Amino acid sequence: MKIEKPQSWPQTVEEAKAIQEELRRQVIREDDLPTVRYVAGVDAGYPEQNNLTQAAVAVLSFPELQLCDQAIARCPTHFPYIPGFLSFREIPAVLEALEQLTIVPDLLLCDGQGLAHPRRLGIACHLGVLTNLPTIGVAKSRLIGTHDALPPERGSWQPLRDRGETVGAVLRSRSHVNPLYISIGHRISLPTALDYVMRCTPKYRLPETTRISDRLASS
DNA sequence: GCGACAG
DNA sequence: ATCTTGTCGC
Repeated sequence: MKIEKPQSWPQTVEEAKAIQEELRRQVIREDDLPTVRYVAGVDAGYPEQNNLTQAAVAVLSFPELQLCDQAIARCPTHFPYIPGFLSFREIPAVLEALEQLTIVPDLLLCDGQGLAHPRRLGIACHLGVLTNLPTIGVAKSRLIGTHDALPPERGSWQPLRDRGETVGAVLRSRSHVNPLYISIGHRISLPTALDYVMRCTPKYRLPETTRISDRLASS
């Protein structure tokens, strides 16, 4: 798929913060997605040293969840890992990988937060705005927000709140296992996002899309 | 000032 | 994220 990549990337946290404040205004928080036939998972890994970022994308049919397309790309790492700025470290390589896809996904599940971010522009929102694809943030741990106790059964969830607003949800994707932190990325609502995450997670804690892209990214 | 902090 | 074997519990 064709992608319009940014001309340059920020060199400082100050520049990155300014970009986040600008792009956050372009995030669409309501459902605006087509019939989902293909769901993709994206993830990044750091092979060898730390100077290389390897991104992987796995496209699965929906709702069958069969692997239909995949891509891997490598880029020199241009940004350190700083909580709140993860996207600037991973997105360059992710865009390269997405560009190689033959099948354009209808929905993208990202490894990390979406709206549940200090400035409301986690990697899922950032990637959604840059590609204009509907996206969901699926994180394995919390960045911000608070929530009430969560029942141990699969499917239970609680709102994740920050500064007086619901920024996502904590979802039990599997009984008696640590929950997932779900937040919208772009062009989708939280209820719809939770539904898709559950339908992409039939057996394990993580969505099949994430499991496959994880495996590809760290190889 | 102190603690928290996606991957 | 990454370095890494066996072990506990559903």
